[in-house]
Amino acid sequence: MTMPSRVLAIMQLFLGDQRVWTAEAIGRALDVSTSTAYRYVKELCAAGILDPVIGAGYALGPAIMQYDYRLRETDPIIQTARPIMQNLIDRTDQRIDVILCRRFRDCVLCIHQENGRDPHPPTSYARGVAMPLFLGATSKVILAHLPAKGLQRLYLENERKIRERLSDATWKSFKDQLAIIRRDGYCLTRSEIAEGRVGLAAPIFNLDQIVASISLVMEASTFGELNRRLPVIDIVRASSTAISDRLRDTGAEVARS
Amino acid sequence: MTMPSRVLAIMQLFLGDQRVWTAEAIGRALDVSTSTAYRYVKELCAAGILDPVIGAGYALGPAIMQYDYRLRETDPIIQTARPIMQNLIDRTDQRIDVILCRRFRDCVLCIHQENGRDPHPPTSYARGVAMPLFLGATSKVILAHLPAKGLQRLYLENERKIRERLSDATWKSFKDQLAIIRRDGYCLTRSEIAEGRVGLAAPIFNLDQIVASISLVMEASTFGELNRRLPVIDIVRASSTAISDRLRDTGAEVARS
DNA sequence: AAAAAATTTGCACATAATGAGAAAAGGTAA
DNA sequence: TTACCTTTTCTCATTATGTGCAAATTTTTT
Repeated sequence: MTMPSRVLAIMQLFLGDQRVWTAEAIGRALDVSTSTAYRYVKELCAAGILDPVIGAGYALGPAIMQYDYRLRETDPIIQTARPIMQNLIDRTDQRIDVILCRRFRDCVLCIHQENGRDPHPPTSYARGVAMPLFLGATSKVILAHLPAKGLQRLYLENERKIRERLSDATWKSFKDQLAIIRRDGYCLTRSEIAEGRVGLAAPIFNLDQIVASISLVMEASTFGELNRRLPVIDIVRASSTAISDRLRDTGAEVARS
Repeated sequence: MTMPSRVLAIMQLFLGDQRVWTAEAIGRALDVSTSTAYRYVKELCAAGILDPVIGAGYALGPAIMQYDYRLRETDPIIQTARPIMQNLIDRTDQRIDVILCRRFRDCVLCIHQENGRDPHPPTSYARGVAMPLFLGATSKVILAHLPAKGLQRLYLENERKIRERLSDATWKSFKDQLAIIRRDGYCLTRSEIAEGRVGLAAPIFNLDQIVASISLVMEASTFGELNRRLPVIDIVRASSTAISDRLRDTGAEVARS
């Protein structure tokens, strides 16, 4: 570990739960001298990635917000999905949240959210928050369309955590569940991420690969009422298909990872 | 220019207006061999800062969103200001936007926004967007409290751009204006950033240094109406003071830069 | 004003990044 | 399938570059 990674390793320190780091602590963490740590910190500050904090130390800096803005405004998936997500709320209920997620490492990362205007409890998902890959409609709908290769291994690695929430989970039953999701083109879950909340998710494709999912998140009671009034499932499926179609039609350059 | 800066230089490429870069183009831009460019790109992808794009090349990656989330959730100024900004909308009008900005290099960067729920034209400001340092209430209220040292030089460097919007601007008149803002503790501008829009800003301090400003942004007609109904200026000033006070009382570790 | 802490700089040295080209992987078309 | 692209990784010898140390400087605290 050397080379570019030094800068990146420093940045990663700030994803842990310590907000402010002294140059000395950074040096210790990377096992380099304090003067070297200062050299790096200086460059990171000049780039706006880090920001000196008054008492002592450094925190994440303002350039991060600029990068995030760029990402937000140029990502073809977000751009394509945004109006459709807004529309989804307007056509259903102002007490729901719609989230757009993608896979990232062994997690599902929320990359955009649209919130209904009426008061309702906040979602656990928010832009930039990673969630486990095996719990919740959002995750399962993505898993269901991932290449089967390596899935079981991943499942078994995470089985302990999954059992905490779904006591009767086995690989067999999980696999069957995924097949059903694949067939139906949506996934509905209750109380898997947060107690009393319902998730309803559908997949988004690019070039036949799954690249994201959109999900409605709402209270169980809201869902019951909504489902009686409207064909919610069809609406969500239609929205996700509309996004996939538009990505294809515009020939969007979508990240793969 | 070498060292850490390579990684940072690559990242900066993505702040320009090209969203997707090939490894080869990156190599050319930094004047290094293609293989070196690939080495860096690989590390950046592993860190999630960059993301391979299907056709050809690399774009900003998902980790950016995680960093931004961290920043949003841990920045003491944002955390302190957020509820007060929401409250400000609720107590005034749902057709206004409230923005929180700080200085960043020779610009003013929006670091948080709260938008009224009722429909109204969008603000030019959004989280992560940098605005010129000499136009608009937001900027002027920050300028007015910056150490005088070097201000005139900065002003003269930017005079051309300022004149485009404010035809009668001179350093003398500008300086006088800043003195008035300092005395009054707020700044009100009309049509300086966007035609027909009013900005009303007040300063936020930490340890007697200006660290940010909050501003109301709204249509001129909304302001007229609002100002008749309520002491808006006093309300904004009180809000900004409340934020400064709370920062002091909690001993928040605020970035200085 | 003195003392302590934080940050920057100069220098000699060896580590660690570099370029060039070969090899491998991935994708496309015949 | 095969061949032929392009993209990406790897190997290796070379030396440019980042490194630690100690001293210097600046900033903060007492």
